[in-house]
Amino acid sequence: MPVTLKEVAERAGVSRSAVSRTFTDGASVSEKMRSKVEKAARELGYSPNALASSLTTGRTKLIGLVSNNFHNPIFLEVFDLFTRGLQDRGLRPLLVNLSEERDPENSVRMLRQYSVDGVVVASSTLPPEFALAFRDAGVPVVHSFGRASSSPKVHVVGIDNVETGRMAARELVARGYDHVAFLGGPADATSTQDRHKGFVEELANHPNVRRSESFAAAYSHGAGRAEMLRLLEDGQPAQGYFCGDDVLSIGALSAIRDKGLSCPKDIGIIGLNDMQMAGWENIDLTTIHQPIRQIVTSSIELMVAMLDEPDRYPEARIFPCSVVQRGTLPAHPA
Amino acid sequence: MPVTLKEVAERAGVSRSAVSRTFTDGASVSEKMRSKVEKAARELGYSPNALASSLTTGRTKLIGLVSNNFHNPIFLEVFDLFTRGLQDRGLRPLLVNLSEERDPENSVRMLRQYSVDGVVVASSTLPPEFALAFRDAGVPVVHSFGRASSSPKVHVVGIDNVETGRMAARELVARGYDHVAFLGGPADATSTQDRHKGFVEELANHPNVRRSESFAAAYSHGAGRAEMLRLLEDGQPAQGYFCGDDVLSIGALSAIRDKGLSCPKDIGIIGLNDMQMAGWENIDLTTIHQPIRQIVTSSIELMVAMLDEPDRYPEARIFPCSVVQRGTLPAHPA
DNA sequence: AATCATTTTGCAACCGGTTGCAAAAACTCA
DNA sequence: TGAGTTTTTGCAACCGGTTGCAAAATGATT
Repeated sequence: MPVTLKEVAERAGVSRSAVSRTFTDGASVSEKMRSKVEKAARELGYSPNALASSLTTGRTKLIGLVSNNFHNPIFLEVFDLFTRGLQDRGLRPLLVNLSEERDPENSVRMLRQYSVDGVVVASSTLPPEFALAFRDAGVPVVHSFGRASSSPKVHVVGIDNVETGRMAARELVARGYDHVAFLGGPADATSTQDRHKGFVEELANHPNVRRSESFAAAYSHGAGRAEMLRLLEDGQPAQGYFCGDDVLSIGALSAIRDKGLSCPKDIGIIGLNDMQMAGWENIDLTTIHQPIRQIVTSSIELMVAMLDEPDRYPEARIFPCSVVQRGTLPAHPA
Repeated sequence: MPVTLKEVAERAGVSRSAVSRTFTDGASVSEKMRSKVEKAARELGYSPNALASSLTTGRTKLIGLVSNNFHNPIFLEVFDLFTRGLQDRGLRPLLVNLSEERDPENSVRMLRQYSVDGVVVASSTLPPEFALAFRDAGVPVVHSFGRASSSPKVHVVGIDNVETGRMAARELVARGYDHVAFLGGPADATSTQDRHKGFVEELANHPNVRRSESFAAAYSHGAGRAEMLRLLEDGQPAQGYFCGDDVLSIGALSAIRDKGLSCPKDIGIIGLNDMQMAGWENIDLTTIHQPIRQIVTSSIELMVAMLDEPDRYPEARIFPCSVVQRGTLPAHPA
């Protein structure tokens, strides 16, 4: 049904190549020819078929956007930034939801069938094998929010999760607590493991501070609440908690208040992400800010660069985080 | 770089058609042939190029997923459901972010360039022109969360927003309030207009109940909070508010509490959507449940049906809503 | 074993574009 | 004006598949 190049050529009385050239920039067409073709195209309502041209050019301008975080509000912001950023560069995000997928094979096959020019894996919980599988399939890949590494196997853009663990620990210790805890996300996510590692490392400098840890089933409100309830009912809760992320923190907060305790008076909490909601006045969560916008922008830039230079040497781009002081930890002692 | 059909054909010592047929179901291939081809394909790691075949078949299995709601957490759930549902049917969502787009033309052109088989417009705030523009371009379209109508011009799946306005009004009146208000979303969104209309209609049955209304700049926490603050500072707030949606409600709630007032004691609130967060214990919002899951499922079914029957007569699928009693309105008087 | 019906296979054209190459057209400059 | 250079144009092959059609192979029937 849609108008084809051939019809435009006939109408304009020129060759098909001429039409093709007017629509590919950088091609040599005279002004006369161009206006003749454009006129015919306009009259017919022609627009070139991107998929057909991809056959010969080898470029689809499709980018696979792969994630499994469809329950954490922060990812809505991530999707917003990615889709806008990609669109602005003439790229089209093909969204892949890996929520309950354990095996990269299917998604790799599917994205290859659609000849995507590249893949962005946007997740802090997908195992690194996914990004690797794309790389091995010869598809340029960037792992956003992936694990920081000093010898990355694929391009990674994100934060140093170990460092955030240390930061959180320092922040809690500075409050004078003598029992602090890590309430992590899923234990098998690299982000959880790294944050925990940093937390433990930093506390090694404070042998007189007691430490405990536990892990929620998911980065979700329900999981955070459930885990905190369990901790409170078991008795002996810590004085300050570093929660896996903000959603988890908010769940934990709700558990604390439900048990008649006060935050930060009885128990202090520090989260991670600094999602919009953390700043809402009725939540007011002290948290570690993760520079989402910068991470996404940088990921896109990296992806664009890779399109021209597929064998680019892998790099890790790590962005600093910072503590945002709000109401769920006592005032910082100057 | 990827393996092509031709290479498989050569390796298997058969014609290209034979290979093509083994990978298109419904085609006639002998068992012997099939296994020979499959063996060669496996050895070479071949998988067919979906885009190339789309050229002749006229089907890409790409579905444009168009939205402008990238700030309302409920849409994360919507995206989750859509992507999973489409994937399960072998369709691929091409995401389009229309956040600050006023003109359908660009997106129509872009999606036609990619020969999408259909378009789902998922938004309650995009003007109907967008869906119409796709229809006029000859692309099957479903408008999810669009305006209910008794004579729909395109397929619409959603709720009857006028009815939700009535429901909310009834709910407030039942609390015995003698001054109730509508705190809507953006005044130019059809959803806002319809909810307002129903609200007014229902109150016409209660001439002794005073009514007022105002509109927030967006369906967002900040806008809801700002508008409620303004109302409180102007004095003369109503006793019960129907807020445009849950995020707006939560913003309003935070304003109320900041001003030292109590909800529901001083002011009652009813929202709309029943997003996950509304049920969080520290929010506990009384709201009208919108059956998101059913709407998305039905939208996908409709889209799939349209792929086989593009000229299907347009229909409106309307799902009922129901009030979820929680803590931001006084107990319902039986 | 010969005839006919049915299934399987390959040929070649096509889907909607792009592009290397050589011919044609348009400039330069003497 | 004509030779030489540069730009513009069209031809035809190709990208990776699909498909109508007829020939080849297989199977059924007598």
